[in-house]
Amino acid sequence: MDSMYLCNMFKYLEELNGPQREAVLHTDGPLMIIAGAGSGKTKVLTTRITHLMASHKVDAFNILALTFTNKAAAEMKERVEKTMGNTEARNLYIGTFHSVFARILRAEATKLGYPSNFTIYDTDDAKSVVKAVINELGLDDKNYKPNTIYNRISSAKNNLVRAEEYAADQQLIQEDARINKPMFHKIYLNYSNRCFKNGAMDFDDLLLNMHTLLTRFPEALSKYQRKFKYILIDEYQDTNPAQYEIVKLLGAMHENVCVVGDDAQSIYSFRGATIQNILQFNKDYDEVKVIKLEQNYRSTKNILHVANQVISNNKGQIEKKLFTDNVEGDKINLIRTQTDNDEGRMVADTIQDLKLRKHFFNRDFAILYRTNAQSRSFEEALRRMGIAYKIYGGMSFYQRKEVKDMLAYLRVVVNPNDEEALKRIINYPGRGIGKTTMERAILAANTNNVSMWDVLTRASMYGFRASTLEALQDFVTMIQMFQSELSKKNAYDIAFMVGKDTGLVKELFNDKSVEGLQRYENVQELLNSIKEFTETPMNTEDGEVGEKDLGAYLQQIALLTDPAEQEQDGDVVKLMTIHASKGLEFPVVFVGGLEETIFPNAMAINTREDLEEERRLFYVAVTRAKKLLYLSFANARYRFGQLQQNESSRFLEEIPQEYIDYKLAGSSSRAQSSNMGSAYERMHRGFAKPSEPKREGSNVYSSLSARPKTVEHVPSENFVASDLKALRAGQKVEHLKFGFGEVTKMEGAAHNPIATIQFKLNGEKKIMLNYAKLRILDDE
DNA sequence: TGTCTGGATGTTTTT
DNA sequence: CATCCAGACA
Repeated sequence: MDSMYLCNMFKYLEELNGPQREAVLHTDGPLMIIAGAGSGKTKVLTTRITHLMASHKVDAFNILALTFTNKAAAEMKERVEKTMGNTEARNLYIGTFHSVFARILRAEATKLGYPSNFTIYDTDDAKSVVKAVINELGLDDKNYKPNTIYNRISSAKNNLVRAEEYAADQQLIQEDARINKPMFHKIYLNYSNRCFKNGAMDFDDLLLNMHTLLTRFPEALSKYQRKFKYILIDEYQDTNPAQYEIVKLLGAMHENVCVVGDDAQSIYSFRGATIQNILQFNKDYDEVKVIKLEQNYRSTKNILHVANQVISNNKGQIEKKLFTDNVEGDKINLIRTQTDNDEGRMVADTIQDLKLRKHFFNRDFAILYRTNAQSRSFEEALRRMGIAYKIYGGMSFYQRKEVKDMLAYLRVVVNPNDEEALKRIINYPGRGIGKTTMERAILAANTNNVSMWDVLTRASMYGFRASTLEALQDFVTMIQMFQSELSKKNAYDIAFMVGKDTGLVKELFNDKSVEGLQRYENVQELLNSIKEFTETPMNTEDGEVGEKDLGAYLQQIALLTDPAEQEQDGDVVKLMTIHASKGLEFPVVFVGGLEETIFPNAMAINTREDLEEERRLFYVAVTRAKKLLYLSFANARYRFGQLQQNESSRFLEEIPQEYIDYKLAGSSSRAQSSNMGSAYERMHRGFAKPSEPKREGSNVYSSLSARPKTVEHVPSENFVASDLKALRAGQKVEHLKFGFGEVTKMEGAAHNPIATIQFKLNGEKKIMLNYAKLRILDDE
């Protein structure tokens, strides 16, 4: 069949350009698609899936499509369903790596010694286990910071280095000894054992255990190799070595592996992703077809030029030239404000203005930022102006205390060995089982090498005093009663019963405060989502999925951040991190906080690799915009409760001036940064400009730990803020909060002067005179 | 055992 | 500025 004939036969092919169509029609054999931003890669993927089913009669059950985010998976599924026009698409294996593997592992867990109802630990649970292990080993958690340790464990797992292997590797042990963490391997081992004993897998285990399954059980390998005749992988540049190996194993039989990626959008190296995977793909299979999608259909010429220009500062990219036939469009707008609050207000004003003058709707706008914490000022401004918005990410629904509490009960019912969940609810609502009892139970569990639940069920053997024993037995009886209902009732009925019988719902109901009401509503919403789960039919195959029991529910939501986003979001402005925005597009995009230490982030400017990833992140942000792009930054913002000032982001300087409209920024916006030198030069100077005391001490932590305590000051009765225009070094002043001091230095631009003041009681502070209230003391 | 509180401590990004 | 936790007290 030649492509002309196919065109007539399959209408969907007509909508594709040359390379896109080629990618769809190359059905068999390894295929790598290098897809620039906005080049229609989702369209290619979904059309490819449709084509496989419609033209090649491939069964949906034999197609595996892996994505990185739930959002991307949902979108792909929806689009295939739409083009197919039937329900076949439901049988596709489309999902994130983690969710697809969780689904498979649920069917295969017993092979690996896990219960099929294994719990999935989120990052909080995992860190809590790490912490417990560190304490039990009697190690100092100042040196062994749970966060750092967890990250290192995670990174080991992402590189397929298992705990036993780690502990046996002398080089790694020596490396740890050098950085004064000689016991790391022991923590890793204990952590892994503890999770296993609890019948729990953390996020990384879902990959690691999938790999174990495929390598240790040949029949499992061959089963899934045969099953997945066609494999498609989105965002291939973001795969880590574990994912890479698994894909290689799964695809080895049919070699119908199609990967789509863009090295310029690789932004997940902190999660172990390595760009090597995309560069290596050619070598893994004999005849790899490589197709480049270089035409951008999303953005205006101006936006695309800016993106191309900035990303060209990165070294070592895959050669490609992204172009567009779209209109030239408006210039990029630069917004500059005094503070983060002003930034929020200015963005909200601009949105309002565009709605009125250019007839945009709320849903046309996205506000993107580097860190979740930045959402606050935008949120406040939008709320004040009565503009509907929705924040994606941040504190997720399932992370809220009341939701976690409720889920912890359900987790214990399904898997009583889940110690993290057990600890959470054993005394909530209060039933007289205190810290001491809990510690003793855990100790007993550890010394006897049984689970905490085992100890509780045989509490009388462990010498608790009578009243405690009674409380424990009541608790155990209650949980067992729930468990006995598992086989008789559906997930919702059990959840409802748990909420009622434990007194948890009642406790929340009785709290009439605003937050209490919200908490109550959240639990109700959780119950609703369980109800919806039980009532939605699901495809069944091999008895592998399709269960609607509580265990299935828990495993499914463990990988979700929000309950099913059914309402199609409505007409709202969307707020999210740049990471979360990947793969999405919006008519008007605002990117906030373009300041040094925020974007690029202070954590990511010490190596070229880190900085280049920040730049790719900026590239991702810019290329989300279709029509209008606004970049904003504030001279100062509140961080850790103090007003901190920042220079504008170096990325702004990498944009050619002719693409920028400065009318909202003021003409001086580049003046203060013009003497900074190029990014390249600054990189070779190590970024630390001697004239910038805020970067003293070379890292964030040293300046944090050096933060002085504020000694409260009671202002003088006659305190009147002076006019500070004439303030000069040497003068003595009184500050409302910091007390008396002497000005040692004046700096900053004329419209934004900054005084360094040595306070008698509070040490040296930098004070922005535009905001501070100071009384100049008369010369004595 | 439960509750209160002051002091320390922390902000990257996500499954 | 929030949140968390250890230690004080009821």
